[in-house]
Amino acid sequence: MKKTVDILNALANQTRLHIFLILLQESFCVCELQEILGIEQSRLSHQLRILRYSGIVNTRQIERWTIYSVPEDIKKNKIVQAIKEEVKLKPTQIKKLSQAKKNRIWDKK
Amino acid sequence: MKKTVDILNALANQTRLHIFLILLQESFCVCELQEILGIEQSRLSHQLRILRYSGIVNTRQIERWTIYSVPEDIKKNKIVQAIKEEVKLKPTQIKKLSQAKKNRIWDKK
DNA sequence: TGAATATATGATAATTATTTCATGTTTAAT
DNA sequence: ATTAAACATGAAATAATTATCATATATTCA
Repeated sequence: MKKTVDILNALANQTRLHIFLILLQESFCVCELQEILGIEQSRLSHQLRILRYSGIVNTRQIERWTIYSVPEDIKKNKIVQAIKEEVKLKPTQIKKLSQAKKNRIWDKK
Repeated sequence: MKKTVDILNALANQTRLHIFLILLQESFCVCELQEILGIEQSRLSHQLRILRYSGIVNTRQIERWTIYSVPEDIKKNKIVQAIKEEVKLKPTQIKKLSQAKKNRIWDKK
């Protein structure tokens, strides 16, 4: 139960749920997320830390970029899948994602 | 998304998740829940109010007892079903439920 | 080298949640 | 008519979360 409460807790916040739904689609670095979400860097960073500590996202480093992703086992989690089905990103958001992905430079390094 | 955050929020608390899992099995009045959970009446009542306001449980009155239940549409909700599958009540808890149900008097009224 | 970019974090302030305590209401039992 | 049972609620106290601000580090670029 504790583990479930932790997952629910991590996602029981509009900002974090939004971030998580984005990362469920695709991995992003912090500055891309900042661009997509339009929120302050420090605030984003704090929220990412909460997501990371809860174990539902992880990070890898590519030079100066920190890439946030959702691990495979979390993607397979039933609660996560149900949430994904229940709440979809808006088309305008999806567009922002592909835009950010297009402008991406860290994957060419 | 707001609605999903509300559901997640309601369940992102050990006490409330516990209450909810119990009510998913069976409807109970407050004094039965008190017996099952072993927590203080006022605390229980406050938490029940949060669950009720979030819309994932409802109540009906039978004389002096307030019966809390999970509405059918919530039971069918995918997130709720996933949570139910993911976290099961312990056998000792289940026993308490059937004990409480056995001692019940409000359904004979 | 000095400025800029990407990110993290500590501290404080602001906000929200949770528990506890006291008390109120309604109905039922003695 | 009291008393007890079942429940709710307001207020105060405490705890936890979230946002904001300032600053730090590491890397890259000019």
